[in-house]
Amino acid sequence: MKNLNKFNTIPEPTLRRLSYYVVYLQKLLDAGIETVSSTQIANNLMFDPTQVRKDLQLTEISGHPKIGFNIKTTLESIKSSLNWNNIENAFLVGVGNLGNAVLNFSLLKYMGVNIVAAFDNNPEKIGNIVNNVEILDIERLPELSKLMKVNIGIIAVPEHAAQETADKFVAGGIKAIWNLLPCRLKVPDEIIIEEANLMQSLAVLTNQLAK
Amino acid sequence: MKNLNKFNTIPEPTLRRLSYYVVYLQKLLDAGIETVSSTQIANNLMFDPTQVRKDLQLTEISGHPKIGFNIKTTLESIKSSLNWNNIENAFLVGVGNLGNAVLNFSLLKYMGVNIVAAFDNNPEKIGNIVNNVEILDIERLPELSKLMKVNIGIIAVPEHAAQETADKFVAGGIKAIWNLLPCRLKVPDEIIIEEANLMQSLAVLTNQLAK
DNA sequence: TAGATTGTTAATCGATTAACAATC
DNA sequence: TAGATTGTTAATCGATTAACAATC
Repeated sequence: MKNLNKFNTIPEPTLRRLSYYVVYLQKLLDAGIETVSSTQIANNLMFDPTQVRKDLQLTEISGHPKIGFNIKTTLESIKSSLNWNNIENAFLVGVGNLGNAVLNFSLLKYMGVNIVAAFDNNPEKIGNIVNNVEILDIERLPELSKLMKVNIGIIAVPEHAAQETADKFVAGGIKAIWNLLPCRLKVPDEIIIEEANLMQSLAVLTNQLAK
Repeated sequence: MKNLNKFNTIPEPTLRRLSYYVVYLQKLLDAGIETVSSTQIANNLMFDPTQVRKDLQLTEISGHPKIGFNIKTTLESIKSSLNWNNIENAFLVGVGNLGNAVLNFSLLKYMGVNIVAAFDNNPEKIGNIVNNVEILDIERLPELSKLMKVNIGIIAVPEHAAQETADKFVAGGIKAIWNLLPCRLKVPDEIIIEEANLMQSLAVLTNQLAK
């Protein structure tokens, strides 16, 4: 009777792998395939088969001995664990190269993330539309936070403005911040912070290169 | 007599934190400050002080009881562990939004990563110069790999071309690949792969939002 | 049935945290 | 000296891997 709860905590490394499973399973499903074994998934994505089974169990799906996992239900189960079946609205601040990359990131929709507005302080950018998202004056962020139900704030501004942007998001009632810059943000405990920055990742690479 | 070796393995989570320490310590150094305690570092970056000391010890620096760590030597020690004191040449393939974001990522130089050429297959982009880096025809990658000593290959192409780009890098003798796309690459064991993609990170965020 | 595959439990490995000794 | 800080060791926590039982 342990962990039968839907809101079961899934370890971060598992969540990251699950996102790859989704991409792969969707490909198989589109090809009309109905079942897949943990070994097939593991071989294709270069993970360990036991690990794949452990990961899938955490999403509360079960397979069938000798047959494998039903792709359709497994996909549903993973997407539900990742919360990709619910649509979450997002604001993006900073429409430079990074911001544009996010606005054009085609998997966003598939992950249930819907950018409802982008903000910038550059008058030349304001009013433009990128991938169906209108770029608004950053001044309007507080006002619009009140009007729209937005849970995710994406920070893609120049680094010196990151904390300030986070503060605006918090004041606007956002629940989670996706910080794409190589700095740490100070926010209240209840705010979810997820960091995705190039520096961290590249540091791992440069270190390995020294060996 | 354990781990006195310079090429001591540093855990990945530590490497990621070390990159933040570098940014913070550099800021203090620029402000003319000479020493800092593990607690100060921890408070500023929201890490645990014990963890900071453990991390610093892995870079083989020591502090002084009651005084703290000398900022200059600590910085040198961390940068040396991250291999940021050596310049590593890199090729970047794919000059879309993501590629442009990397080309304009100002910390790159500070991390010792020197992009010597960027490649694209779009004739309109070829010949352009972005942040002092010339964009070359992707056809020239094999030839130039032979001529230049390049250890890092950065993949920022559309996803369907990622594996193909990786193959070209491997054929060209690259040692490490920095893959910015949400897909897994098949490469020989000796090639270092570091993944930095938006999907993985966002998956962690969307999952937490469901709680 | 035999064999392939899942599912479970235990062992291992690795990172974080806690407690406290050493140092200046 | 007393007290602040580092440094070390042990305990804890968490994730991965291995072994093998259960199942169809």
